[in-house]
Amino acid sequence: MYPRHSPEADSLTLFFLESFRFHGALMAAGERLTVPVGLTAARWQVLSTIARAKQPETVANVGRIMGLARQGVQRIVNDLIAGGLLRTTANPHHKRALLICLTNLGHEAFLSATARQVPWANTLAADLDATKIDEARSLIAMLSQLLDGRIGEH
Amino acid sequence: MYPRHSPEADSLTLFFLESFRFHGALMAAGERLTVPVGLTAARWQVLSTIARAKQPETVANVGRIMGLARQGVQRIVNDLIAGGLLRTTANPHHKRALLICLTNLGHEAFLSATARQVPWANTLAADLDATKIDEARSLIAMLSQLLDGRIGEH
DNA sequence: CGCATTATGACAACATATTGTCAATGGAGG
DNA sequence: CCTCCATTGACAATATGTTGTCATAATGCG
Repeated sequence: MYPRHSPEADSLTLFFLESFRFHGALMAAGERLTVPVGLTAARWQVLSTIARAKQPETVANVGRIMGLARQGVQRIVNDLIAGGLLRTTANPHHKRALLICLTNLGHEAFLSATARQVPWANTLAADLDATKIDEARSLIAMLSQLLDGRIGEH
Repeated sequence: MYPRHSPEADSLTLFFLESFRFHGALMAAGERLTVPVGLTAARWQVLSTIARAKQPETVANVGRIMGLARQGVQRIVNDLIAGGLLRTTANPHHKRALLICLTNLGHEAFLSATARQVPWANTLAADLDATKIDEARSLIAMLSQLLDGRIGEH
């Protein structure tokens, strides 16, 4: 009578439900990891994205890298600038779209967070198989692409 | 000099970064799927959790099932009650902790959302391998447990 | 060059979810 | 019984992220 889930779609739906719980747990862990260093999970992610970039990026570009709306990234960046962790530099290619880079304080905060994240990740990964992790990453990367491709849009 | 990521921890960190993008894409897809039915992704999830439960649950219990704080679920439930999709029933075991169940309208909304979600999931899963999806689900379920700190404490 | 389109930052409104706090409820032991 | 503690719903404050809108800056096309 009604359309039914294929077996793959059934697995996928269960995977999605588990994904929400996982995301919540991951964010909570990110908070525990970064709050002692004076950051939050979201600020740490923005800071890390900028720190890992090869060259200073615009706010809109950081948003694209992270898969977030530029407005949300802008608010976090403004907070980090207010906190002295980030600063703007002139963009030779665009008068309004300033480039964002780390201050010395921001670099120190990034290193402090990294110093905590590395042993945390090592402990967490101790009993896991890198191959399975990479396969899972491939899967969600493919799913992200499919979902961004507007599957199911009307 | 500084502690370094093990190969597994390196994979795990990349997996986490991809997870954030995936979660964003999944939420956006959930919105596209449910807004035409008069829901939102979050309300749909709460509604579905209650609809799938074997018996009426309390708000706090729905929060536990979903891995969310009960306060957030409470706000969504209040919105759904205001919209006529949910209603409360007396709890014989607790005078304050009312049980939540669907109204006829709520049941219709759940069926409408399901009617849209099923072909969407089938299309999305068409080229995927159920085994790999299940392995990925096992992985993130294990990670959620580790992150919640119930396992992993030696 | 001139004009339409796109990209960007700023601002506002809103949705979602968290933590903290409080009072009421229920249960477990003395 | 009565006290202590965990649970629950309510409320507030806050963090995060979205969409919408606007003005400005850059780009592409005739």
